[in-house]
Amino acid sequence: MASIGQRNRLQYIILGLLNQRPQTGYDLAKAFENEIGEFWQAQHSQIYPLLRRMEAAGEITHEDTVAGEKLAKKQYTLTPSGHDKLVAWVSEPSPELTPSKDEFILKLYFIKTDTDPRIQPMLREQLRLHQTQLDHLESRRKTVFSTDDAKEQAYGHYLILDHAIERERDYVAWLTKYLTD
Amino acid sequence: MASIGQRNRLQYIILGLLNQRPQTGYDLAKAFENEIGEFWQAQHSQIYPLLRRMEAAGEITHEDTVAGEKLAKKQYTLTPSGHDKLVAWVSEPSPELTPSKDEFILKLYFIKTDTDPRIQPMLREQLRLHQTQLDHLESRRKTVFSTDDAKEQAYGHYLILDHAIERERDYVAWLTKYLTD
DNA sequence: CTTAAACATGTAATTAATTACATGTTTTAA
DNA sequence: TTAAAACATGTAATTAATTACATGTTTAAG
Repeated sequence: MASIGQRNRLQYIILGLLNQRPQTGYDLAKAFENEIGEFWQAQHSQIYPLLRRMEAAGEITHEDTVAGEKLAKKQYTLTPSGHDKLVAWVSEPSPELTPSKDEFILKLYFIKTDTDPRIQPMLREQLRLHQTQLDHLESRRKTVFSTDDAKEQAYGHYLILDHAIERERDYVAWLTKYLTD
Repeated sequence: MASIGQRNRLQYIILGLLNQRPQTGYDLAKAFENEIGEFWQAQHSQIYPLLRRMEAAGEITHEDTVAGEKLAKKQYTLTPSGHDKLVAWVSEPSPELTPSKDEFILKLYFIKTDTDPRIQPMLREQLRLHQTQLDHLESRRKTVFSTDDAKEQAYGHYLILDHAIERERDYVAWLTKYLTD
């Protein structure tokens, strides 16, 4: 048990999020709908069992609280051991060259000729999709990082948003390159 | 069984590959080490069982051949039903906005201040990694698509390589933006 | 007031994917 | 000629991840 070999990166992300502030499983799940979601995904059904295992391993602890009359909440915090583990993860090299997946590009791949009538509508559909996402990300940057101060206060958040924006921008540019109208 | 709901995109990629030419499971696994590997990954241990299931479902068939004295090979080909399924997949919309993962970006995210001494070495390490990958992809494009003819003969292959190159180029540019030396 | 959305926590079932185990043949280079 | 690399096919064990099931509370809007 606890052997090396299986990566389980989610646990490190949870450690990182809890290092920012104590949070509930629900809060953590929410984080994956916002900026983190651009670079990692997880559902609450994956998070709750993992929190249990991490607590059993002594990396986090929780405190039971009650919101309102009787809504039970578990606020999780890092233990010193969990904090050590987080620091070790950030410091270790990341030589993986993230294996990424893209179903749309593969569909294009299986279209043999550049005159196939399906190509242009497909490109347009993807352009709409990525343009929408880009607009959404840019407007979020405008509201969240309106001041230089905000940028300094949450540098990691700024970086991750900037990277997501660049990624979408570049995807849009690539699609546009092959659009003929 | 065979319900909708679970995506299983690998089967479509296999259909697409077999549509290009009849191939063995080994050949298919190899394809994921080359251009396809930039956008999808699969090991032979995932491929062989899936080929079985797809054959049972009537989407592909195989022919036993022998290489040399006694090396058994199974050449798989599409059935008409499998071909229909491939065409339907390519034609259906791809509104998923591919959930992607990036461990390195997340590590940066958990570093709070822009003066943290770990940031610059981390950026340099990633730059080296992505620059190497970019060089590799560009040299492959140079050798495989030296003529316009080659480009027309395998347009899908060209597209997928071009997209991979752009992606790496942009990643390198983004990393460089935050490097201070 | 009432109802829908958001808050909050879990488990069950299933599928996707990786790593390891297992075996044998053919080709190529030293 | 011999050893390593590539060819070729599978299964087993485990982990990661998604979808669905299941229940209850609090808040905000109409």
